[in-house]
Amino acid sequence: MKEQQLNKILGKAQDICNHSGGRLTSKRKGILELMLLSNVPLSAYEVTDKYNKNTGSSMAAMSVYRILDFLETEQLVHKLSSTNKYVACSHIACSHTHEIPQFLICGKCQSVKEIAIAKRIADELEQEVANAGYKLVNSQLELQCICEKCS
Amino acid sequence: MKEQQLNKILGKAQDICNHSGGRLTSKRKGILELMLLSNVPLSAYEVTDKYNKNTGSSMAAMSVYRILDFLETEQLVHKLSSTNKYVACSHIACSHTHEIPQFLICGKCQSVKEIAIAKRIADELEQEVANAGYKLVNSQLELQCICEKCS
DNA sequence: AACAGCAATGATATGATATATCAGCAAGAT
DNA sequence: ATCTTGCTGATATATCATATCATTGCTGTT
Repeated sequence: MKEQQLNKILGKAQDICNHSGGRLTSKRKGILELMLLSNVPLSAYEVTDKYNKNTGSSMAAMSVYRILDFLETEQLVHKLSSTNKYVACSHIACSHTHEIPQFLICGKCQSVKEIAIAKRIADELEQEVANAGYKLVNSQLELQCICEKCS
Repeated sequence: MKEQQLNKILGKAQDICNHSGGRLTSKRKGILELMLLSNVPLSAYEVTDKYNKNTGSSMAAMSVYRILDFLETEQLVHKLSSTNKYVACSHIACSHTHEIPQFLICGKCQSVKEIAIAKRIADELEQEVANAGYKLVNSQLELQCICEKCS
């Protein structure tokens, strides 16, 4: 990722936080930057190690969990519950309204692609759920796949 | 669940294991029975506690993990990766071919309903994934919902 | 029945993920 | 300036999962 692009995203993240009243502190920003630069999802402990190595500090995992929770609330990162890892949102700098995230997770190289599935499919899915008597709350999908490179 | 129905399911489970060459030992059968009787998904440690309490034994969690792995391989139980819990398959005694499982998880009472979504939706989803350059490996979906009773 | 081979389980240790709680500190509001 | 609120530090502990080696017990063969 080019530095210019990174700065644009971080600026947009700042705007999002300003708008919501959250504070994008230097630590939170550092964690977000680190996530944006990673090609694969990271566990909270991996984030901790990377952050400490990068910055020479010694933040505890507890703090990282809190920061990840914050970033998740601001929709700047997502948690993949199937792998217990975290990934930066791919659409921070996009202007279009935020879609419900859908993740394609490569079972070989662990890379993740965040896509937006057709609204029609999401609607149909919701209809099926309704037919079963349930109400869909969150349709984030995590799909186990093989990516182009690995197949 | 009525005892007759339970026995039917356990008999079918025995058939499945016979067919695959796996052994449905008394411990494995006991764990499966316990899962079938539970209204909510259970963690491996919850299964351990229940089993030990029910039977007065003291099986270690390690053994339960192995047994759950076995039952999962035989498709008699499923693991919900979003909650790290296990649930008995709802379709053990069904004669129709096994569909890819889709779970509706109630965020309030934790109950789970296992449904089969329309093949058309699954196909469309697979097509979307293919458009993104990925190949779908496993389309088990875990959807966060609110059930009829809780809504 | 005795044995060999293999699958299942026991036992113990350790690693990985996540939350609870209380104390100290820093930034913005009055 | 001090007050309030939110952020971070520090420590402890809970929860989820795997590694490894020893032991038991079933199964098929002789």
